[in-house]
Amino acid sequence: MQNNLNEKTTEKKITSRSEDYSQWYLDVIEAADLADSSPVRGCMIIKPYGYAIWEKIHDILDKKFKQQGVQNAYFPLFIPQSFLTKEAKHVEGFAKEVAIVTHHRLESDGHGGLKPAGELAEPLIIRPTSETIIYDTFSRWIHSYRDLPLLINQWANVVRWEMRTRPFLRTTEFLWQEGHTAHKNKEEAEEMTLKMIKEYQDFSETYMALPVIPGYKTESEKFAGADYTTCIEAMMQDGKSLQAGTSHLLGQNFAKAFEVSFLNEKGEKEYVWQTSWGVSTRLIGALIMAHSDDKGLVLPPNLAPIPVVIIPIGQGKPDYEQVLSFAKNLSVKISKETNLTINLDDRDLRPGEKFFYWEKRGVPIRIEIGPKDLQNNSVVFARRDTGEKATVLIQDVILKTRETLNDIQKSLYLKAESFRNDNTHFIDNLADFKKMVDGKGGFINSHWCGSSECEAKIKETTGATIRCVPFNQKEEVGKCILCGGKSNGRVMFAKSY
RNA sequence: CGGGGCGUGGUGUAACGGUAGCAUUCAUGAUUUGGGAUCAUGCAGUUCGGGUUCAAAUCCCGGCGCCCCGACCA
Repeated sequence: MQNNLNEKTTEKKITSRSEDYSQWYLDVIEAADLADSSPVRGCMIIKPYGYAIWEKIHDILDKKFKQQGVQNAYFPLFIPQSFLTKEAKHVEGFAKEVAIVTHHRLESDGHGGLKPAGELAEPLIIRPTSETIIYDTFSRWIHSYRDLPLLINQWANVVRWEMRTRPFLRTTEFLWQEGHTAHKNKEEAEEMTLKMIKEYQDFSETYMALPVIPGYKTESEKFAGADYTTCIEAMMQDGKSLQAGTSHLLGQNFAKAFEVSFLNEKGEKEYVWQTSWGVSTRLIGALIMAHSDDKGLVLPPNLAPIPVVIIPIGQGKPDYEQVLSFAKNLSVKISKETNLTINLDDRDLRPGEKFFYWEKRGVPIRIEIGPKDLQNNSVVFARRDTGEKATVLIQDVILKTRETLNDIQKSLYLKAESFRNDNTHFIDNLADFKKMVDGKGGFINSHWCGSSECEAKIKETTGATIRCVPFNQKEEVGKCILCGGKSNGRVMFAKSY
């Protein structure tokens, strides 16, 4: 077989989702200019456009937190190794994946290279999460019931030396937000835990256009050191589940380990009740996996750094000056009236090239303006999600912009929701269960007796894990899909990222 | 950490042990401009260290790096 040499292969194509889902994911990241690989294995360089999405996420969540009375602070990157050992379960959970600093300078090795010198008396670990250092601090900040509740959040980077990494979904270093709160009693701490997971759910559904299932993690999946963990789980286009956020009730475990105590109204010493909650740059991975298509990234308008791009057409033609000045005026007008970031792309490129450029980057609306439009007193709107083009009269542009953005936001959500519903199953025997996991995947609701042994065995034999015990689990008597033991409701199984 | 694969311009690829070539990106100029344009000119390469050989991108040994699959995980 000979290749057709005349075939134009000017631009690297995005692998289709059906052909190779993992490759498609990487191709989209590259095509949309979100990230670059790093010289260090498993780390990731977030490029300006990718970071702009993170800034959107940051700003929206930060506002939400502040509405809840949460204050931002910053704690050190380095944690004394001994801190990690104070909470037994916590050390067990993170010891396998921490980076450790043992030296504080370099000196010549005599062969033109360098070797570490100045060994530290106590090794420092690079935070994989900040519970230990924050609660050590809390023990000094909290003395009285009047100091409670203490609601702190930090935006930071953390390092977890994972074996296998994937851009955004799991990188050695990642950016996140971790909230840490201390309360006077269990009720208040529980309320906080649930409030934050609801905030995450709202963020995911309202801004990311991503429907999620909120629920509890099982004992074996919960955060190391927590009483219990709540999470939101989202379905990706390959039927796998992605944990998009977590909120933990830490109880008094860390309080006892770090002596975070206070005197109550009666003058008695009590340990605080704590919570922690976080989301990470992984959300960008979720965004890609949930909405994007074979042409590239698709962004929900509420999180698009550039919701609208205007492309003037006819460069080099006599009336281009007119087109351009018209486009400029329109761009200013839209951004003034809608408060949106509008990009006018007047680069010296052919229109087709610009169309593809912005399409790959997921910009929700493209407005084309050319000589024809000027004559007809109209512009052309092109939607990223459906690809539809529509002619819009100039006096309707503002209204149509708002409407279309709202519509895209809504329809992305509905599309993701109906995909999830279509791929949610209720299964009662192990053979069908296996078949589904190996085949189309998706969320599988099945009965489970509650034992960690069964959970582990199911994972081993099928590859699916319990993603969560949904909050809205219906009472329904059934038999464990593995051992046949008694169950009072279904839990959600899936393969996960 | 176990199993498999791969290292050639920035990227993607070719060369029996014998002149490192093609495409693309990028730069410059011209023509072009309602869906990835064309032509011309130019810049740029064998992962590293040993070995075999008259001769190594090619064969052998080792290092390093990357990718995929598993276990672990936001």
